[in-house]
Amino acid sequence: MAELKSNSEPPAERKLYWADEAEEEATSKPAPPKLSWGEVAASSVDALSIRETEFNGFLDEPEALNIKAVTTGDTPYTSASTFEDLKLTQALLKGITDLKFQHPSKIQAVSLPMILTPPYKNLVAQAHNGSGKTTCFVIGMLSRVDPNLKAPQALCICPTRELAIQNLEVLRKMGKHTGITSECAVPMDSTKYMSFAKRPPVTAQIVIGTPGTIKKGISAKKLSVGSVKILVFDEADHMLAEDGFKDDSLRIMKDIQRISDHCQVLLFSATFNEIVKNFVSRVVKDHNQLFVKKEELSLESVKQYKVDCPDELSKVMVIKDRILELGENLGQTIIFVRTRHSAGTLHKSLVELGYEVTTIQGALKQEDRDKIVKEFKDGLTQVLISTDLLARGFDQQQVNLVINYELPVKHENHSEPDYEVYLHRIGRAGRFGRKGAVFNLLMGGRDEMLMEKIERHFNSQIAQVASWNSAEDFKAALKAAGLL
DNA sequence: AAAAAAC
Repeated sequence: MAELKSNSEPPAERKLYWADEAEEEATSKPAPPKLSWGEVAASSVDALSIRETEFNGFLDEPEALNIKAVTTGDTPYTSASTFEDLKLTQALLKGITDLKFQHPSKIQAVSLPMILTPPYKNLVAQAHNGSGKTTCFVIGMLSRVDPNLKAPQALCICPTRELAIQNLEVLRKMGKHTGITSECAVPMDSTKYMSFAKRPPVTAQIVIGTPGTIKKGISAKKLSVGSVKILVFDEADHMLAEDGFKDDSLRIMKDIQRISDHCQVLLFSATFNEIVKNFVSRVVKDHNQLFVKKEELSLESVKQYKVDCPDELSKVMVIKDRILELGENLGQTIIFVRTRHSAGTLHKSLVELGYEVTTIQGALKQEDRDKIVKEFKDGLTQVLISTDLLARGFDQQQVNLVINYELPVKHENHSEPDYEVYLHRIGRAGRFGRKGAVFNLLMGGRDEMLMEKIERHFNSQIAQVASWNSAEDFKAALKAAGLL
């Protein structure tokens, strides 16, 4: 199992956005009413006992609007307006206050009662990027574990090792006072490699990892899942997608369900396309659900732009002269590329032009990946080139700028955009309601067509930067995004 | 070579 270094404290300027709202509310108006949405819907229970209701609790939070809740069964749930409402242990509450979380975000207020109330129903939860989904399942896992039982009781599966490590760091900080043990199950770096057969059995109460390593642990009988009562899939749509980790995920789910009589399954993601949604309802029985319309998924606080570039060189020049030149003091930047190869060539071009950039992609050695992520998270590097390795879940609050050097496309058909990946990429900026900007660099008619499809899909206008080589145009764009 | 995970 991988070792984990504890992260440095978040910088002082960090401010959680719902906390801001809470302060404002305290001075300007009374606390929001507790919504009992399960009950609201009770009047319209149909034959199947499916309840459906629109949620508009904290109207000030743009990200919070229009999460649609559908519950099955007759358990009423009451949205939590404070963390105290959730009857968490004192130790866990302390961890939450330590992290300066004052007020649950929308998705937390709504999902946590569903997760924590018997009979612990399965949950499929969609919420906007950067709205605090990790906290939902972290609190869920920490609350449901029996501290006296020294065996794995909660499992969380993530699509990349970077995300697993990041989630474990959040869990350890939040669970600092609980005494609950946790471990990361991800591929180890070459220097420390040890086969599962030689390793001692996992005793940690919470295990967070990637599908391959978790699967190996189970089949090598070093990770016993008999006591697992909560199973979380982060980025769940990808974990259950045909071209994602569907087979591994189903395998793990079945292994657990075979020997653990009731295991609560939680699926979290910002995106669930119709195909995955249909599949999910077949494999996760009798679940409550929270959904957002795709048209309402783009973050208001992140301004999106498109830039027509005549050729490859001009794309590099836009990054160098127009964006990085201006953006240097605006926080950190992630540049997304489609392939490992273009990551390499772009890296080379920018370095030759005298820019300090680092690059991450899956072909690098584990230890190099760890180093590059650490340097970026510590703020030692400003600009990071990445494949879609970091498209999902990567949480670095100082990222204000995302550049799509190449647009994400479907593997089977390069004329079709990958809408989900697009949304996840741009969600790396604007964490917790912060301001941010995205520049989509387009080259040629195919890119323009892809961009149009993306605009139509999310029903969002993407502003055009008039000229790729006008410093004024870019300055105006950043100003309009609130970054200058 | 799409990227990711993993042997």
